[in-house]
Amino acid sequence: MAEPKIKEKKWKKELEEPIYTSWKKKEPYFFNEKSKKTVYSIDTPPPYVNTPVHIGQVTTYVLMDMFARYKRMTGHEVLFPLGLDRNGLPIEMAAEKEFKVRLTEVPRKKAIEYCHKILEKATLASVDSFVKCGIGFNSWKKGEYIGTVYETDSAKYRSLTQHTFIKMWKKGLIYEDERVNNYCPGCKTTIADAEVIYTDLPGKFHDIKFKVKETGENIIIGTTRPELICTLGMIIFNPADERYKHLAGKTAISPIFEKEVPIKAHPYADMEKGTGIMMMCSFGDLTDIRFFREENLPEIVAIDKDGKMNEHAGFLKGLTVKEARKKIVEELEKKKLLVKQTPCQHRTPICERSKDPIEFIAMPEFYVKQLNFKTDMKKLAKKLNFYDKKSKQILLDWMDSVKIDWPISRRRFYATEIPIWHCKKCGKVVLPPEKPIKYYQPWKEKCPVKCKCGSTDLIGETRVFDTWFDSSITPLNIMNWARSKFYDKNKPCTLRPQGKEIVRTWLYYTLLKCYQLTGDCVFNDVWVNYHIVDEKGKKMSKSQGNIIDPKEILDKFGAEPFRLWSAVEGNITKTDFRCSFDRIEGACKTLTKLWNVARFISMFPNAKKPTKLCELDKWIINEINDLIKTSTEAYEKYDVHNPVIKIKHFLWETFASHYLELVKNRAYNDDKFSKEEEKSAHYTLHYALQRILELLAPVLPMITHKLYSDLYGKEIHSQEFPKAEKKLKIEFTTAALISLNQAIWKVKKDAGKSLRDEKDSFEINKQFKKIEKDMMATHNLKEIKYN
RNA sequence: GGGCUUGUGGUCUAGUGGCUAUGACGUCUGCUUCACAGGCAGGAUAUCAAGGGUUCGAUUCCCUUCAGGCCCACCA
Repeated sequence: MAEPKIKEKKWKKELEEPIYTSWKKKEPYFFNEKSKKTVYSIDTPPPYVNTPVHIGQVTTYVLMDMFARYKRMTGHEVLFPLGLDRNGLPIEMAAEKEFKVRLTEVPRKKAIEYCHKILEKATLASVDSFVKCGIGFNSWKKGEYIGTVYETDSAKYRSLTQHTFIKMWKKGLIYEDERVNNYCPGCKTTIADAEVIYTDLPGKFHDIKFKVKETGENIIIGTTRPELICTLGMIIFNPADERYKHLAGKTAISPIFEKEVPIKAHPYADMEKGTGIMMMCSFGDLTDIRFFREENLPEIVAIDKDGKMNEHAGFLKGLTVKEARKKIVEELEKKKLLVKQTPCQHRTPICERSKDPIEFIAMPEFYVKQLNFKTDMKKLAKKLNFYDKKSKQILLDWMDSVKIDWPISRRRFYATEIPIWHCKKCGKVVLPPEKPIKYYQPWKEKCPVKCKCGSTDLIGETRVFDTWFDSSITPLNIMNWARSKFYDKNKPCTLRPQGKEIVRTWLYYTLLKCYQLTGDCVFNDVWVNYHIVDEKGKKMSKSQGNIIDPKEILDKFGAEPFRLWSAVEGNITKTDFRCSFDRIEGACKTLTKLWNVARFISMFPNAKKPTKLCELDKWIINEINDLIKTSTEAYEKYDVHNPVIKIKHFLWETFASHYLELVKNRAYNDDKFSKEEEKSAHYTLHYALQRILELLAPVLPMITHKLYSDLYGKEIHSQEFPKAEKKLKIEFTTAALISLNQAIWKVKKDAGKSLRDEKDSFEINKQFKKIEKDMMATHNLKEIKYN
């Protein structure tokens, strides 16, 4: 009997290491800019480096790798770079925690040094997980070429961000304005709406006495923000509210501050809430801002940018918002102006990053115009192909809810500097030249040009950009926009893969900014993924402590079972899926099955195609071609789930259980079959195996690489993805064959016999006449009768 | 408050206006030295969330309710 060429009985995770280390070293997927092939580009999300990637993120990169590998096999030059996001607040916060400093209280140079120290340690952990997962990024090294690793805080990346700012400024898309905006006292910076989240915080509802000047009567007004009484602008009640109708046009006097303000009927007041009559102050929230603008009331800003009350707050001056609230409540109590306090849950806007309650403070900031781009943006959204289609709605909904322009300046340190200087003499803004594309640090550098007024007495800008202003140009960066002709030749970027939670930030801002810069849609396809949740279906989060580290899975099972699991488990563009160690372990079984099928086939020579194929062999070839067809259609739609399920099912239920069982005797051939028949078996076995491996190569790059190179001496990842061939004519159907085998097995089983035991005769349908010899040998039948 | 979405054997899932509702894990019985015990064969387990409607026929379409998830807005 022939010896199998493959010796080991199963695929082991130890076999992965030499494969991924050689990929890391040799970079076989390096992007060839000179290639004649069509470029397929993937704008991979640069992971944030200060925390190691968790299993959910890794899963999405693994899926992206499958798309990239499929596209490579279908003749594309695939741009699949690794980026690392290293800008912004999380790094600063990590530095503050680690070194126990407030970066706002140390010199800027020092603050940046602290951040660099954090970054030194940060980068490697995540990259290592990517390598071990067999992800075929173009490169693992930083460099000048297209496809090399990029970092968002490098001079190269930052200079491009600054270049986009200069261009947009010149197009009149950016302006500076002092207006009330979300301000985070913790981060000490203005933030965009997209960075605001809401949470329920315990608060108190205070019922406070106000006096009506004309009548001398008291009115009771409820508020959660008594410290803002000093900014009172107006008292309002609902026009339909009979209780207060007589007050319209009268004047209210605020407690303590004794300020006189008009009382008006206004639909904004809700009769059901509180006492039905409310005070309008500047600014408790964004609706207050709108109200003051609409009513043309003078805004009084009582909270300063350090989160403390200012001179407008009188005796509260210098206190923080919290302290001021406490103090004024005490004061109101003393003066018997506080009727009662009721505890309540107050839904409070907080900063997404520092979790501090947002205040509304007017500061001069830079804005990118977005309100007048709404129509254009909706058109872009329509042009994009979304996978899954429903994801488009997330983007459209967000576009609808955009109400103010995009504030892009931040008062922080570890981010891209806004490349401008201010002229001391004429007060105008001075920009550096558009070209060359260069990285500027105005807070410590001299301006390279003079002001138009001739002055060289310029002050460098100290503010920096919102990180989304950086990350919204990743597709331009990876495609070398503005630096070479590559972008124009190969635009747009083919695919943007990303999580659904950043549709309103990363996707939206990228589309907006790239449209403003290039006048076009920057992507063809958008693939939006849901999340990996823990075993109980709960979202993974640091605070819950249920984060699964990919290392744990890689150490336990290796990458291939994990990769197979991530394809088999579900369609992540439609639903979350649960991370279960049992299921990942279950995927190992399929690898063993594949391995052993290959091991079995490796006993036989890879024969040339015979002139005449046996009927049974024609059948399995047809089955495989069906599989090729359906797999290709699905892979084209970024669907790896359905094809892998089908391939797995085919491998197990059709190929191994039925075809291999039936062909076995002919392949061994101890003289019952002709040489020609034997060759047909050998040829078909290898044909089938090669196609199965090729179909699985995008999903399982390492096991398929190993088997393919060991058996056929070729690199599977540079093979062409199989194309479906014309169907061969056969006389029986798959379903009939499977039920026939099952029937024979059942008869033997019911008779208490082994499946290999001899059986005298069996009556079968005549469609199977042509596979008679295979049937008799497999089932050990002495005779077949046909009906 | 507005919108979206989900509910299928013990668990997790596929799917469809019409044959006996898919598969996996688990479970039970038997087999198995010749690719694979991480294997093979065969069982059992589901009022397809509840109620109503459209229909000859609904798990699928519509409405209501219940339970979960997500997003947005917002509460003086």
